[in-house]
Amino acid sequence: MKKTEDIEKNASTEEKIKEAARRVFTQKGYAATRTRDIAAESGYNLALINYYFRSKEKLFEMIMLEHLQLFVHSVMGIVSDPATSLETKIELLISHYIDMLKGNPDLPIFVLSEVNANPAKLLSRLGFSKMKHEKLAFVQQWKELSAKKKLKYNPLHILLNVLSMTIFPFAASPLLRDRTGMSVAEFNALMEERKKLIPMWIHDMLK
Amino acid sequence: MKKTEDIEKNASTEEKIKEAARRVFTQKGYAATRTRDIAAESGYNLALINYYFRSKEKLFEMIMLEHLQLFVHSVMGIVSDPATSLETKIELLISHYIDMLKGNPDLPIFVLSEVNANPAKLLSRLGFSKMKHEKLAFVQQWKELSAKKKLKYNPLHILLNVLSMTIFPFAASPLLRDRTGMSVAEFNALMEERKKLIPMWIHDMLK
DNA sequence: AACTTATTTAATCAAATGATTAAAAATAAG
DNA sequence: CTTATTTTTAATCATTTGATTAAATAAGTT
Repeated sequence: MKKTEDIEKNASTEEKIKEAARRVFTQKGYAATRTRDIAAESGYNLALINYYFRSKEKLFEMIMLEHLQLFVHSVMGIVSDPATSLETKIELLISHYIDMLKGNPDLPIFVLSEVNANPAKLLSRLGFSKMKHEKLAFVQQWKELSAKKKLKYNPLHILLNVLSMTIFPFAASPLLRDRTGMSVAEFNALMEERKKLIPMWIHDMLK
Repeated sequence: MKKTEDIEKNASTEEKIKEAARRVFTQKGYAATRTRDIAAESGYNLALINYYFRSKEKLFEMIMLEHLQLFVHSVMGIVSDPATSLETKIELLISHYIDMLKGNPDLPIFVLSEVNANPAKLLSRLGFSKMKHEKLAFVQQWKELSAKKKLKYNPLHILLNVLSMTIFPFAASPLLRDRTGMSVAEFNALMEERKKLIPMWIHDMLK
């Protein structure tokens, strides 16, 4: 039994195992990951993953939750700021995602395929209540825009386009790089260009 | 031993098992698929999957190859036709993919994540030699266009945009439908709209 | 130091899983 | 009908895999 009542953080090893697990899970996915892989990657004994986290699944859920939050909550600051225009928000959002994905290129495939494998379980945890939804500056500005410009189509298309053009290239990057012979650095440079280009294209769609 | 020299097709069961495998593999991915799942889905005994196909891996590779060809070869007819304009090709390509993905919504995540898990192995099989590449009407028209319009950016961005806006929504569909409360039918209707919209947006990008 | 608690390891377990085998059932051939 | 061949099944094997246990080591307290 632990000595202190409050949970003591052996930050060192516990965190190292979690980081190892993050790397392995994110690269191989839940089903293909062996607890032994995580142990090896962390440099610690197999039993420690059950000592610190109760099971493979618990450890996975912990990491998955953090990833989903990385995706969703990190942009809350951007989309809820009433001081910036809609177009500025979109630009910041794209820039933010591209920077984040350059450091975590496996994230899109990982998140999409795990959510696909278990939508109910994972998405319930996201919370992100739909009431608050209405209060976001982003949503308000969005509505004003659709009213004013009277777009001939569902404005959801535009949001889809922003996310598609920003995220998909990372998911397709192994295929793309194979076909074009591009290096990772060249790919990243291409994505860097898109920080300016995507907002421009989206701007034209809103014309 | 088989009676006839040439491989006899017991089309019925062999094909049924392959179809079952296709469903299970595509929905759950290689690592999460159990041979018993395939047996159950097919309605046949577990041993038959090793009787007809030599192993889980062999069966998977067979199916994966078909999927990759579905993605790549099926559009060859479109992109190699010298009689159609570049914009027409793009329109046909988008329409083709949307139709195909409406019937196989799990395909994008499946292909992307399996390619990600094993790029070398899967992409080598694709062939799709790079010499032939140069001979495609699509590529030629593409070059003419980049020369004429002198785009301020790598034209690869446009191809990326076409594929992103067309394919990504299917990959994100579980998440999207959860967040918006959309039904599958509503989602499909949205994608149907995109058959017209994406070519329009791409057209504007080429302006 | 003596004692308690926390961390780490090696060994092992039980269930899951891909594969094989031997026999039964179905089908075809003579 | 009898025999041979192909298809299908139930039972079983060997390995992998997530998890546990008991013991060893390290760290902290008094």
